[in-house]
Amino acid sequence: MKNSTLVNFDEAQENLSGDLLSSVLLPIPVDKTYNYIIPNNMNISIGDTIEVNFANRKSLGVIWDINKNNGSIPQNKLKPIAKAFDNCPQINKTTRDFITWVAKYTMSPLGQVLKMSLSTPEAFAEEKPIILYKKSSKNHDIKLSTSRKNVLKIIEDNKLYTATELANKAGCGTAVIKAMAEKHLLETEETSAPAPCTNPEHQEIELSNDQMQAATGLIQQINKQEHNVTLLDGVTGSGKTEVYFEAISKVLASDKDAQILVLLPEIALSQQFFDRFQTRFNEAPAVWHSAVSKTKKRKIWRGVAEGKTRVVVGARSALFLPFKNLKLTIIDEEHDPSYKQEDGGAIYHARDMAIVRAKIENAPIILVSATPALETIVNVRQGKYKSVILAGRYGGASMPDTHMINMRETPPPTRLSFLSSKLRQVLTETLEAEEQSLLFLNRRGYAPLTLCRTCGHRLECPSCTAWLVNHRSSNRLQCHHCGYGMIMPKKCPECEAEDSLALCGPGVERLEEEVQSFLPEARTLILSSDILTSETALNLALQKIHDREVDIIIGTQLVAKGHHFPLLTCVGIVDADLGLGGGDLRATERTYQLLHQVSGRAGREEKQGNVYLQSYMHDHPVMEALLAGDSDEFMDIEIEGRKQSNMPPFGKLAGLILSSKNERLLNDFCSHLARTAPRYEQTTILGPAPAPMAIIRDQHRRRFLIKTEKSINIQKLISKWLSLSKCPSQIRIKIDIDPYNFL
DNA sequence: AGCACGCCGACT
DNA sequence: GTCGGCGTGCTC
Repeated sequence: MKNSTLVNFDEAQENLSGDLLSSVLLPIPVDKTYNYIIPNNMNISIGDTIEVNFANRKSLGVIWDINKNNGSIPQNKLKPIAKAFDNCPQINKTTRDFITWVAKYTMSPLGQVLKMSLSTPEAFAEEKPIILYKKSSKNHDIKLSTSRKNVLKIIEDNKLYTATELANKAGCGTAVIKAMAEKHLLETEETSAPAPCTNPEHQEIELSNDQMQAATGLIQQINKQEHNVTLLDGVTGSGKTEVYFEAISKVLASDKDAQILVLLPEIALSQQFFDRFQTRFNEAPAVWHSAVSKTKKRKIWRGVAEGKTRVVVGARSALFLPFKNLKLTIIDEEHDPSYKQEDGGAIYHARDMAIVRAKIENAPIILVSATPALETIVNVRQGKYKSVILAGRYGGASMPDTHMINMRETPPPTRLSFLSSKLRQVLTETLEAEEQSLLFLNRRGYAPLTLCRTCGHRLECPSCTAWLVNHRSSNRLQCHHCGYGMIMPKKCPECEAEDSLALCGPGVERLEEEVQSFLPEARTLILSSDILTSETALNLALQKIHDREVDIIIGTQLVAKGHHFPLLTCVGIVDADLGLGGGDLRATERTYQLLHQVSGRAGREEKQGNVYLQSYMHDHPVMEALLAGDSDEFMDIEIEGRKQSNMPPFGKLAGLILSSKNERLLNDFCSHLARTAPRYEQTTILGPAPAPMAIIRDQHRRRFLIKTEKSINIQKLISKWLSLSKCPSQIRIKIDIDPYNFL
């Protein structure tokens, strides 16, 4: 049954004493494999997922290699493989190669990366026992428990049985048992995923000429039947999704075994997207993200490994699924910074790793964005990526007009207001015209800073280097980094002065208050992650907006991500300069992308949209680019700047973050590292500097920045450097290749 | 990752 | 005198 990478060497025949050894990789943060004896009667191939006893407990593992026992490990330490799974899908060669590559590149232990692929151990569990469901009083099914008393009375027994066991007992097929279970409100567990019958021809949506042309461009690339990278570049509202649906459709239709992966930023995994997919293909895609239930993950994982699941739409972790035959990858919103993050211990950029995976699979990949990342633009200009441009907006909508409100000339009416009279005026006019407005401010809560007017004390988090954010709705001060919170105090905790605490600066809650002060009749709604804590709450809010029950939306960056607001005609960006400070390498680029995305919310249907930027830096290149609706010149400047300073993508960059509760030890070790830092001409090592958040959860943090020429193997350089000294166990070192946040 | 082993503070 | 805190180290 197994497609055999099996040990076919002659030794296998002679080796009846069981001293063929398998190198087993375990999903633990360790950079080596462990050797296990292959029992004589066990048919094992490289890539098989097996169970072993490891440190007195069971663990999943993957056969990474098979060799002859050369006696290097004492015989008394060796244990046999405990179990091979029947019909268990393999971690195939390309997935294994990918895991190895990612581990090497990110400098993470191999087992740690494997863990991301084996993220759902449930996939290997035995067939689940049948669980009884009982009608509750509210007339819907509730799960009672798997406890014995709730189990099948049909067989007059008190034991939990799998469908197979029951079938054997009753002398019938499992189908009969499952049907009985169904009838008696019992749940059965499918052993493998059903093959989804995604239909590429289900409902071909009529595309505009522009869309058709773009789709043709993508399909040309796919037809080359080899690895290539294509950027689908189109403004917000141009219908990019429908265009890449064409590409998906094409691949599904031309290859019945092809699998497709669509990556979205976690936040964009909305019902809206699945509805569109459903409409187009008459079938929901397999959805993969952190909140998906274990049962569903199990089905998807197995379906993906067996090649039965054809389309997966997921967050970054979906990239590590064991695809059997990945023929096309799509990265939507490829510029989104949330693709670069830490999960399962490894720090990686999902877009970049997806490109690597596509290369290993020898398959095409499509990057989609209205505001492509600088790196992507450089790759297009250098001819490494092809680009397909989708020009106009869909359905006759035009781009919004963008206006600058120079805050130096027209400051807000009072010191406690944050909206200029111009912005107040357009909000009023929009309300009178019965149209919707959006105020964008990327700051949660009521006020980002609370300070004492008497002694000047600032209320900071006790465990982090961060201000406590005032939340008016809950009358609390909250740390947005560690979750620490306290009731808003009456007097200053430092000097005990009464009524002396001043709230400084605006958050979305404070903006709402200001809007209500001059437009009391306006119906406002805050779109912010700490108010809309669940998917349901978010959908409810979006529905209200859609149903015209809201006049003015006040939102954080939650609003920038792909939601349709068809009635919106006016967007006010309250603090366009926020994010430009700090000197972060990507700060300007990211500000441009974010503001452009937010602007794109305006005027999506027939109505002309208007965007107002409140800024104290009206002549900043970012503002000029936004005003002109053209990023080329701004990107030219940014790219030139990166080139001059040898920053990515023209040079390489890595971050080293050291953290410890013991500050003195940390400082000493950092000084030591600085002294032993390699001194090459093509390499600059900066640091140690306090990391962006110098203290998080009582952990002190320091950071080094390593900058090299492109030709240097930066991973090798770092491991050589670190191998020179033993890191005290109280200090943790994290390596961040291609860091996004620093300074 | 988990889990056992090992060395210093408050207790039946 | 012990119970138990979690820092350290190992798992084929």
